Amino acid sequence: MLSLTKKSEYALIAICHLARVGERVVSAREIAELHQVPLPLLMNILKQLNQAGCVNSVRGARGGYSLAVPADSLTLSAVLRAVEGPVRLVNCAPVGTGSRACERAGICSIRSPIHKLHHQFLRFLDEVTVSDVAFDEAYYERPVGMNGEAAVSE
Amino acid sequence: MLSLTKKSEYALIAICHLARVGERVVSAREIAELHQVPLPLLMNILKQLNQAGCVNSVRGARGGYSLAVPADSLTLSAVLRAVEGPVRLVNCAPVGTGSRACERAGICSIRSPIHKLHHQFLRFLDEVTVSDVAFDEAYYERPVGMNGEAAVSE
DNA sequence: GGAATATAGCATCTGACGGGTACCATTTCA
DNA sequence: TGAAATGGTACCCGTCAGATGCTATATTCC
Repeated sequence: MLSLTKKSEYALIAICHLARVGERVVSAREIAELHQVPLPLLMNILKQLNQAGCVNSVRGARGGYSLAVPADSLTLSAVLRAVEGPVRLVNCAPVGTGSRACERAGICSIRSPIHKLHHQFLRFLDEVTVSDVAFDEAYYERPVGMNGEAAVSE
Repeated sequence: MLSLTKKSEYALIAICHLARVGERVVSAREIAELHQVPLPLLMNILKQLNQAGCVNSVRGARGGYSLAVPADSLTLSAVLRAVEGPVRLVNCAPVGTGSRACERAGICSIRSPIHKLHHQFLRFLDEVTVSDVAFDEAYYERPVGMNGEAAVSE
């Protein structure tokens, strides 16, 4: 429960890869092979990230994707929202579009405190950037190259 | 996504109700009627909360449930864990029993930073008590974030 | 003692959705 | 012109959240 889905996981892997390679355009195939992610699924995810404005796409042969926003400006929150829809700790949370009134809104005894929690949680996600995840010190301590080929044993 | 389930929602409502009435033993029926929660489902949830040691149960006529722990000692984390199992932001998170090695552990490029996030998230849940939720005024906001915080070992 | 009330512990059902696949159109490069 | 890549859409399938039902057991009240 309260867990990230595979989609989020793959999205983060792809986004972090793009962040690490910098400006270069990378194809879905390349990312899928390097990180052993199912290619068709990754393609769907990258499409979503593109629609959400997280990545730019280049069509045609030699096409691919690149970050649309600097890694330190792209929040975890934005990436997750792109592939999962709005993050809602509780269904009755007011998330703008798509939020429908909770059927228990009138009598709900935990509505107010849960909404506060919800907003704290959103802030939590908003304060983490792709840069934080992609350029984690622990990652660089490993024998992994920027181009990704790596076999790290634990 | 990343949302609490109905089970968690009902569990929190029940727990908060128990917290508010103090020592008194309250039946599942009473809580269900007051808060318009499906009774059979609530009964299941209260059973789980009992097994997890969050609430005490009294069997027989005039029986019911009461908090097993002071409201300000019972964490949100404990309640959620009772009804949902271990909170795991990612499936590969080390949660003691039940954790199985991630099949991509060796090559996963986001493992370390995500694990840090996971632990911060757990701390986030650990710092909120039932008292905070049940007695809203007592609730206060804390800054959360990834940067500038003490590193959490895995 | 017996009926009523309430929890304990199962076992089961069903719809929704996460995870994954397939197909075709479109664009670009060689 | 064909290969390589994205764009868009529709679909399948297994799992699980959400909910229900039944029986056993414990306690209270008459």
